[in-house]
Amino acid sequence: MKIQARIFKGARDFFPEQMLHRERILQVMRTTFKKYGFAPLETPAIEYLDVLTGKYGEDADRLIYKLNYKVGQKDEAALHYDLTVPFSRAVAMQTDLPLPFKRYQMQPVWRADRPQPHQGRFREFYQCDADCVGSESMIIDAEMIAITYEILSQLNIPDFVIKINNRKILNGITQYIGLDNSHVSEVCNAIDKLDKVEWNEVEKDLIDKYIAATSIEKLHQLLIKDLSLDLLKTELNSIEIAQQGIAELQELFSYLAIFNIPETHYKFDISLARGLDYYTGPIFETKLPKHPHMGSLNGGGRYNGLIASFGGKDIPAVGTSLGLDRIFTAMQQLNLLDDVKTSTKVLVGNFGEVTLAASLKLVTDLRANNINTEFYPDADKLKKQFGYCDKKKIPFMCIIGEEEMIANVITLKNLQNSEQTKLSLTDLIVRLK
RNA sequence: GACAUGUUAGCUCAGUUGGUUAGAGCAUCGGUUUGUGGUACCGAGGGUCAUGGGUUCGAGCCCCAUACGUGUCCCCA
Repeated sequence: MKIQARIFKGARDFFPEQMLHRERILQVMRTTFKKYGFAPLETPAIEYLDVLTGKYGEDADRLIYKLNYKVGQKDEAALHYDLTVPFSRAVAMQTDLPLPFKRYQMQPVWRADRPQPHQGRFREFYQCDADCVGSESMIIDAEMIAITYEILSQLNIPDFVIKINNRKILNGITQYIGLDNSHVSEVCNAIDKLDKVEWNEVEKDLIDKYIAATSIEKLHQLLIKDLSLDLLKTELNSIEIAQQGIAELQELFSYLAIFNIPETHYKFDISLARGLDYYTGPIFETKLPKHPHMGSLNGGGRYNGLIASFGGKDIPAVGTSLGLDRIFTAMQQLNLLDDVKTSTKVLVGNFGEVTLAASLKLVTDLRANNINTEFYPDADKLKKQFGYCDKKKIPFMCIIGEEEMIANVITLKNLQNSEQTKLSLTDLIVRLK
């Protein structure tokens, strides 16, 4: 009985033409993370379920992939939903870690979401995180934004904007409109939505959530003013928590200026809320304003209480997370990826038994010189061997037929310009290096 | 979860008010050319029209059900 070949919804296979690009993107990230002093770290794909739940918020908790193993028992397992929570769990377990500690981590994560590939949304995807634990300094928050900016710039992503806000400001606004902290998420949600829909829609939502009319009106009056950070500071002068949040962002922005991050690529955005519960301070998210359908390329922020929630020391933390799959999808849609199918530089043709040993010796010599070399395994017609070379966009082909073997030379053909020459092995190696 | 929409060859799709034997492009393989690709020409293979039922003299097309997919919203990387 044959089983239909099919792939899990929201998961993907990556063939070389995609993987070569994905590896390059990861390499840019890795290099940049190291440049800023982050060291590599990995945690398991699998965690105990109770380590993950209650950190992200109700909606997100439902999207955690639970593993069907000892359901309901204390050691019920799940696939990790992000890298921040497992990292925090690991830090909480490592009592003698010298602080501040900076790590980067690039691994797949899983979410039981409805996939929307066009928007770069999948069930299995790579997160590439840099986090620092053990410092409250806004310098670190600024570094997170700087590193995000540097990576996206190096990948030549045009016109991205890092939106920045502060949870303390959102808490302050909630107080300002006369609600207690239990309503922060409703308020955030409403503000966040305002990006996409009209006020009356947002108002309707808030009414549905039993928010008092006076609070809704006060929120409307505040948002309609579209205040700059400075003016917001005056408006919210009686709210202590908001004052703190604004001061933090002003400090953060002063560091971004010193780090030479162009102002075109970041901005204060009061409508940025972020859904995950664990954020406590500055938050940020990267969007492509010219491609609003595409989900955010990056998200991050400060999460000072998370590590303490695992017991033990209360260690402050901040991090940035770049979405490999979002970035890759955006680059595909923006036509930023060349048509690469292989990393092979030269194909050595196969002329059959008489010349086989000479051809294989050539293959060995080329590889010994670090030239990426592929040997065509069957003595097919040359037409077919050239066709293979062409289809895989291998730039060069070498031939040792009987003529070449007698003359002790190698024919080298450049597939791009069709030039063909006979060379000695030494000259060939020089040419291909 | 809500709404919309789709399923015909390996892939992308066409298929008229229901009417003979199911169409194209690309891809694959072969030939023109047994030591030369990307161009050209010739030829070949490849389809229980998602599944099950119904209407009809007759269904890829109409009706019902099921499965699966896709898009948007919500939320996110």
